[in-house]
Amino acid sequence: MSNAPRISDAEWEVMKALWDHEPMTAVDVLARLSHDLWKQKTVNTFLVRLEAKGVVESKREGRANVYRSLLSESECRRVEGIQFLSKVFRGEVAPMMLHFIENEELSGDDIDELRRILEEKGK
Amino acid sequence: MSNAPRISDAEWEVMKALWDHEPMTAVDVLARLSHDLWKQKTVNTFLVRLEAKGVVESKREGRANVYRSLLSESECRRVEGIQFLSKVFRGEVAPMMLHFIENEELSGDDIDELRRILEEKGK
DNA sequence: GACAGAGGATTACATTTGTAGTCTATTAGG
DNA sequence: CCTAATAGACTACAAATGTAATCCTCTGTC
Repeated sequence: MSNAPRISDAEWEVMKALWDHEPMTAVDVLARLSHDLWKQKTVNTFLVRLEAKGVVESKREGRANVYRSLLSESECRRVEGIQFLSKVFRGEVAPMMLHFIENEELSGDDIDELRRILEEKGK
Repeated sequence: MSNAPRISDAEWEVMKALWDHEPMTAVDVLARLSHDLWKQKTVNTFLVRLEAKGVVESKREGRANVYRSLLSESECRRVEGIQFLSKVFRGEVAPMMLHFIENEELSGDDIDELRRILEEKGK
C-alpha cells in the first residue's frame, strides 16, 4: 500500500453514503443524499472519478453498476487526519486535541469516556 | 464577520510562514520556506491570492510590499477544524478525538495534560 | 543620464473539482 | 417486434489550485 488517493470534499459525501450501505448502485447512492443538493448525474460522475482513483470498484449487475469501496472509512480517516494535522496544526497532536476540547462541544459522557481512554493509554 | 474564505493547502504553508514573523515581504516569506519546494514567483502569486481573499493585506514600503495577516492562525484553525470534523467525522467530536488518541503519537506528558484539561471541563 | 537589476503586476497553463448535459445502448411494456 | 424509458458512457465547462514566466517600472550605479 503506497499511494493514498486524494478524496475531495464532494467525493467524501458520496463515499460516506456508500460506506453506510455497501454495495450500492448510483441510484441508491443518490437516494441517501439530499435531493436538493445532488443530481443523479453528479453522483454518477463522482462514482466514476472515485473508481478511476481506486477508491471504489464497480461490478455490472443487470443493467446497473454496483459500487463498493476499496478503501475503508477508517483508512481514509487516517490519511485525511494526518494531512489535516500536518497542514493546520504543524503536526502537533496535543495542541490539536486541546483546540478541539476548547472549541467543540463535548458532552459530560464524552469527557468521561475520553478520560477513561487516556487513563488506559497513560498506563 | 460572515464569510470565511477557503484557504488551500499550499496557501496554508505560506500563511504559517507569515504568521510566524509578521509583517514580512514576499522575499522574507520565501526565506522561511524550503527553497527546494518553493520559487519566489510562486510565493508571490499566493500572497496576491490571499490578499484577494481577504486573508492578508499589503502595504507598500519603499519598493517592496509588506504583508500582514488579517485572520489569525487560531481563527483559521477554527474554521478548518469545523470543516474537517464535519467532512471526515460527520460532525461527531468524540469519535474524532478517539481516532486521534488511537492513531497518533501522544507522549506521556501530553496524555497527562489532556487528562487534566478534561477533568477541568468535566467539572 | 543610460542601463541593469529587483520587485511587483499581469499573464499562462495544466489539473482538479463541482456540477451537470447529451449521446447511446439496452430493456421492459404494449 | 417496436417504442419509450433508463442507466451508463462520453462530453462540457467554469472556478479553484499549483506552479510559474514574462512584462513593466523604479532605483541605484557608472
